[in-house]
Amino acid sequence: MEKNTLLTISERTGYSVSTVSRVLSGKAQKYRISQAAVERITQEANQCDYRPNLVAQSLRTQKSQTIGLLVPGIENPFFATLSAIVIELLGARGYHTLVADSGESEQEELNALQMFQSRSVDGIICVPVSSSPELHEKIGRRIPFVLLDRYFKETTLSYICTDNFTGARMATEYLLQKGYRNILAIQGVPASMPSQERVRGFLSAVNSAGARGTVVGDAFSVENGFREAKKAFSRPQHSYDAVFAFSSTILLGTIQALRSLQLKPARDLGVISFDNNGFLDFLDPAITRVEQPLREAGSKAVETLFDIMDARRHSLPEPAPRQLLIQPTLVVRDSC
Amino acid sequence: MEKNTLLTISERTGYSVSTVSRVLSGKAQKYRISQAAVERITQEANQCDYRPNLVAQSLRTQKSQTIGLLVPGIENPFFATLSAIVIELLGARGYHTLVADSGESEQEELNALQMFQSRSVDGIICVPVSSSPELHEKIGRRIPFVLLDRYFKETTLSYICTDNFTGARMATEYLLQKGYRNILAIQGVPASMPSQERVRGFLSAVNSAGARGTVVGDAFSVENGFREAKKAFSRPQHSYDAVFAFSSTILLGTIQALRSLQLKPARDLGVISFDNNGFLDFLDPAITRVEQPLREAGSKAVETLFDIMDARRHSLPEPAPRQLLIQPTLVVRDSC
DNA sequence: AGGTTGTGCGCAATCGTTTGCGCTTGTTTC
DNA sequence: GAAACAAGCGCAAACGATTGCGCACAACCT
Repeated sequence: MEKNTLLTISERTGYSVSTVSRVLSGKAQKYRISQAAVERITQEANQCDYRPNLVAQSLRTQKSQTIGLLVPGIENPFFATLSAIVIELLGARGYHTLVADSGESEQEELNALQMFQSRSVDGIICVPVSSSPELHEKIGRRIPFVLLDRYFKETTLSYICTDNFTGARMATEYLLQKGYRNILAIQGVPASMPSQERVRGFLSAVNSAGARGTVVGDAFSVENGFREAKKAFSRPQHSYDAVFAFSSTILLGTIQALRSLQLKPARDLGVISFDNNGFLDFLDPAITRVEQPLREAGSKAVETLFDIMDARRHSLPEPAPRQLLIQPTLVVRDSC
Repeated sequence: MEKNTLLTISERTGYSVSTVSRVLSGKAQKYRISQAAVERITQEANQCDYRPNLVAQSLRTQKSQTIGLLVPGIENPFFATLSAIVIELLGARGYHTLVADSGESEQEELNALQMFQSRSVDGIICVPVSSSPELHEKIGRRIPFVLLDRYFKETTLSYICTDNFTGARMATEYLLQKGYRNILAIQGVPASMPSQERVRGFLSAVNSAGARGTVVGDAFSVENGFREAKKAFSRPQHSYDAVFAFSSTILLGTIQALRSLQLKPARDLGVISFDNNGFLDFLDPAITRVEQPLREAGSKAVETLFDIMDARRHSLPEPAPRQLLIQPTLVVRDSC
């Protein structure tokens, strides 16, 4: 009920608010506060269980011990996992995470980033959905900013992403090497960099092998996977001999569709996926896929962000933007 | 570079900070601000793209448009999914989410809850780890508070949880009915209400059927599932004919262990799981399980929280605590 | 003319911290 | 005995918003 602020402690101890503040924020040394004062004040603070008001602290210091995390769809297991990893890593460094969801909308992304600003977050980790980095770079000038999972072609911002081109190429080449010649790729959000790069990698491999490749789909969702697979494999005269699902959600939808058509991976056609859900090993057959090292990406992103934050804190020269394409790995199982 | 605050707008328009504030927070009517003033001020605000400083706003109003979400382990897919759902639902209501992770530690839980307080969150959704509700109730008096997934036996707080007792009973009875007589249950964190209730339900069913039931394990993790299953089924003289995994993480570990021992669900023993990961349908065999309606729980929790918030906002009498045990459903597949 | 009512706006306190600067004392130095 | 310095602490101005109260003026009524 009764409030505990610097003021009340100040009144109860007879010391000024300034002194109380300095003692309780551990600056007693620096300001040469007497031992007596330190003791009296800490005692009182302990007794009344004083906790600084973080809002007031943020207002005054323009810091908040909080990082803003912006993803385009937290309901997607991929981003849920990625978020979980980032939240965990930030927590380990004593930072809290404010999570926002842009829902693949540029407008929402704008809102969220502005919200982050006006809350004085100390840094931002963002899976961008916009087509141009201007806004991000502008904000990045004031607030340490790292792009994750998606990036911009030309930008001064740091980013940590999977090398989706190479990954898709690897997957496709593996299919080709296994003898599949007419591959259906089901992609995610076409405007997103990962999908585009995967399409590029896919087509590049298919073309240089003189095979046939088709790209369909428009979302990183189970439904999209189901719909597109169903549509493609329902047509009697289709001639696909393999499917490349661009995410594990798409894969699940695809498998559902195949089942409903009595088709089985490996037996009736080749199936390969892009993504890193451990449970792919538990499917029957286990799914061959290109795995993204999600934890590594999250961890590098957090690390990069803190490097920038540290540099700014000590007004050192900004480290050169770290622009990383993490190599995914082909995990061979039994689906093709 | 140039700041935009009420003060700067005030200077540029010639109106006082008060007037600018009232116009920009939509209270022009209420305070009878002239049309001229409203126009001049909104124009200036638009032009300089003014955004209120949410930190200052929070400090003044004690509101933050933010809900604190506390879970005991965001890296666990169950909580990752639950968090994602809650974050999404809160977002839809215009609220942001501050996520904290207690890591199953009471101390961390305490910290997080205090942090929430001192940040003036407008409400808290919490998966508790403490054994007693005192702290939670105390905070609940100041801040709308809802428990999710775990609850306390005697509490005045609202909670939304799965009926774990009934769920476990259902699962076990199904196994018994299928003829299994010696069941190994691998549980999660033993101190947690869900695990305890599931153990109760399990033993209750086993005992009243005169069958044998054993409980082992101590974490909601893949590793725990692997370790316990491996240990149990490695012993040549073991006589278990079925496994009940208390979560899908535990299940995955169990399956790994079984595989390593050349054992297969359904063929060699019965397997049943507690949890709601859609991908259980994609395993071979598909896993029979008790499903918790996660989205429903999240949604009810959010709804309940907002009911409390609304009541307090209008200083209506607090609604009676809503204490809900959601019924899980048995989803029969092919693993037993 | 004097009183009432209404309109449009500003003053200043408040939320709880942080921090630059400077004011007292007391001690040392030459 | 004056100057110089250190030790220990407080004043007051920020940070940027909100809001109760009241002031000034015009319009209206009797």
